[in-house]
Amino acid sequence: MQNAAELKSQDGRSQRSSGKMMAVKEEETRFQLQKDRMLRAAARCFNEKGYSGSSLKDVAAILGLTDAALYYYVRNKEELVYLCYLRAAELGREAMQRALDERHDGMNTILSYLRYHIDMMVGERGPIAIMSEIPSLQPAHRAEILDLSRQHSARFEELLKAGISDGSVAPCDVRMTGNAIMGSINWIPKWHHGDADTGETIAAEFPEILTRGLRPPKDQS
Amino acid sequence: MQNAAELKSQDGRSQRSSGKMMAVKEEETRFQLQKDRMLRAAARCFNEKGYSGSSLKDVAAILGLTDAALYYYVRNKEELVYLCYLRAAELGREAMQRALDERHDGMNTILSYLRYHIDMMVGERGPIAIMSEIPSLQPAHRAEILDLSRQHSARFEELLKAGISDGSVAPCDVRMTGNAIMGSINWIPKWHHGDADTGETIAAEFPEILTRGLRPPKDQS
DNA sequence: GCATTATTTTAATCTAGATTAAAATTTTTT
DNA sequence: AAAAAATTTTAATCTAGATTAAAATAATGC
Repeated sequence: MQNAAELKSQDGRSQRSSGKMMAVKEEETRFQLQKDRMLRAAARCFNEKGYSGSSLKDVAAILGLTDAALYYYVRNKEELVYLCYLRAAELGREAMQRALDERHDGMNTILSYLRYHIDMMVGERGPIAIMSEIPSLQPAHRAEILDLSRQHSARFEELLKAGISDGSVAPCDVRMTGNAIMGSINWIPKWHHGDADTGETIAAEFPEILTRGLRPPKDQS
Repeated sequence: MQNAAELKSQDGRSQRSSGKMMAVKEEETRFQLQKDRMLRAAARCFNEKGYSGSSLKDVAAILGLTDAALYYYVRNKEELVYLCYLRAAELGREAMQRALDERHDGMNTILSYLRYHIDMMVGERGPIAIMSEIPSLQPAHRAEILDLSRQHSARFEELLKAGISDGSVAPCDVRMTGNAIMGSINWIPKWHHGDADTGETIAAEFPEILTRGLRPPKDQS
C-alpha cells in the first residue's frame, strides 16, 4: 500500500533549491524550522494528551495550522511519531556525546550527561516525546528506534562500567542500575508539563538525586 | 451519547445471582475471574503493543475470545483502559498499605513498599498497565485516576518525610526524590515483558538500588 | 509587477477498528 | 432433561480521524 519510491515536494525541495550562493545551513531554514516546530508541538501533544488523544488537528492547532498542512512536512501520522522519537533519540545521544567529550572520570561523565539530557528535556529544545508507541511504528521505523534505544542504554551502561573501573562509582548491576536511572529520566515528561520553574528545579536536582546512590561508600571528594 | 443509567446484564448479575447459600466470594467467581483475566491481558497488550496498537481483537485473542465478547464485561474500550488503570492504582495502594501496616521506620517502610509493588508488577498479579493514556479517559474517569495517582505520590512523599524525621532517610527534596523513584518503577513495564528470570532480578535488586541514595551518610546499621 | 515555487486551506474520501443487535452456544438451576 | 440465565459469536453498522486532490494564498526570485 505504501510506495516509498516517489519523493514528495518537501524532500525534493531540499535537493533542488540550492541553486544560488547562499550557505546551505541558511537555505534549509524555512522548511526545516517549521518542521522542527511541528515536532516539538507533536511531542508536547503526545506527552500531554496521549497518542490516541492527539489528533493531527490538535498538533496543527498549536502551530496555527490546519491538519492537512502537516502532510506537507510528513507523509502520515506514523512518520510524525517516528520523527518525534528519532529526535528524542538524537538529543539523548547528543547529550551523552557532549559529556563524553569532556573526558571526566566515570561518575562525572554520568553527572554531566544527565545534566545535558535533562536540560534538553525541560528546556528550550524540549519537550522530548515519551516513547510510548514504538510498537505501532512500521517495522523499519520500529527497528531503527529500538536499535537507537538499545544503543543508548548500552552506552549508559558503559559509563557505569567505566566509573566502576576508575573507582568513581560503587560496584553495581549495571543493567538494573541503568534501567532504574533511565526510567526516572524517561518518566519526567509524564509529570512535568513545561512549567519553567519546576523545569529548573528538575535540572538542578535530578542529576544529584540519581547519582547519589552510585557513590562509593568511603570516597569523599 | 452515553446513558449511564441502565445496568448491563453483567452488573445486574452480581446483584441478582446470590439467591442461595454459597459464600459471596465464590459466587462472583466466574464473571469476576474472567474479567480479571481480561484486565491482565489488556494491560499486557497495552504495555507491549501500545494503546493505539492494541485492538480489542488483540486483547480478546489472548483470552481465546472474539472482540465482541469483551463487551460483555466492559461498556467500551475507554472503560477497559480505565479499569486497567484503576487496578494499577489499587495494587499500588495495596502495596503501600501492607508496608505501612508493618510499622517499620521510614526507610524500611519504603523498602518494604517497593518490594511489594515491584513484586506485583513482575509477578503473578502483573502485568500492571503503564498509565500512558490517562488524558484520553472520559472526564470522570480521568479525574478519578489522576486523583488516585496524586494520592499515591503524596503518600510516598509522606514516607520520605517520615524517614527524614526518624533519621533513617537523609534529608532531600521529597517531591523530586519521589518523582525520581516513582518514575523508575512506572517505567519497568516498558522494558520488562514478563520474563520470569529478569522479573526476579528486578524484584531482588530494584528496592536496594532505588533506596541506596537515600541512606544517611554516617549511619551504618 | 510577473512568474515560479512554497505553503496552506477547503472539501471530499476512505478506513480500521469500535460498537451493536440478534442469534447461537454453553452453563446453571431445578 | 427442560427451562432459564450466562456467555460468546456472527454479521452488520457506525464513526472519528487520517488521508488525498485540487484550489487558493503567500513568498521569492527576477
